[in-house]
Amino acid sequence: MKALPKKFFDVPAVELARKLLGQVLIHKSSGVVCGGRIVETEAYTGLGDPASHAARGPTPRAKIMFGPSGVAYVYFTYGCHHCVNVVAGPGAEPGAVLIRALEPTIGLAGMIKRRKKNKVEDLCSGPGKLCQAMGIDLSQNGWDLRNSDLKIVAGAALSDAQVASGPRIGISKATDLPWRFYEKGSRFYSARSAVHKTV
DNA sequence: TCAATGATGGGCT
DNA sequence: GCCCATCATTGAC
Repeated sequence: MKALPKKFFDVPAVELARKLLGQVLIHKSSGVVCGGRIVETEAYTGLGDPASHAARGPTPRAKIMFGPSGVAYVYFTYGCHHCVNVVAGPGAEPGAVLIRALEPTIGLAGMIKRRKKNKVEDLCSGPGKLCQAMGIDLSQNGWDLRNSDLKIVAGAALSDAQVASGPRIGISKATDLPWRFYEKGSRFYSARSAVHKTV
């Protein structure tokens, strides 16, 4: 399993969102490893994107999006869910990519235990679900995704023919931007409604 | 099968 | 005090 080069992450969020499809997210906690192929992402940029946490400038929470690319940005929402993002570049340009869904490939038993669900399709098919399945919470915020226990390694890159895009989900601003990217034909998408809208 | 709804807590104005 | 980049459960068809 090969680590990705720094320059892989040091690109604008929209470009990184597409490139992350097919790469593998891995988390090791207390000796147990789990992870999966990234099959769905969303791009969030900076000041020009009202749906982005960075839209109002580098607040205490969002300032990590203004820092170096290739680190994790984890936040807590709706009172009970965590979401993982990958900070994008280039340089200090604000931006991040939300990881919306994984195809579980490593450590399924541990994820089933944490999620209390038996179906593989229910383990990581949503940003909150995959964090719960992989044991990701605020303590992973700011970790280096190239060299820590939470990392992204090289998988098989997808060809353009395998990638589709559409509007982002679950937001109320800038819903017209086609900044959601996903693998065509995957069984592991997040929202049901999303599948209907974008086919 | 699908729409409606409650749980629940931190960040920001 | 209000807003949320969510999920599981409920109850109607």
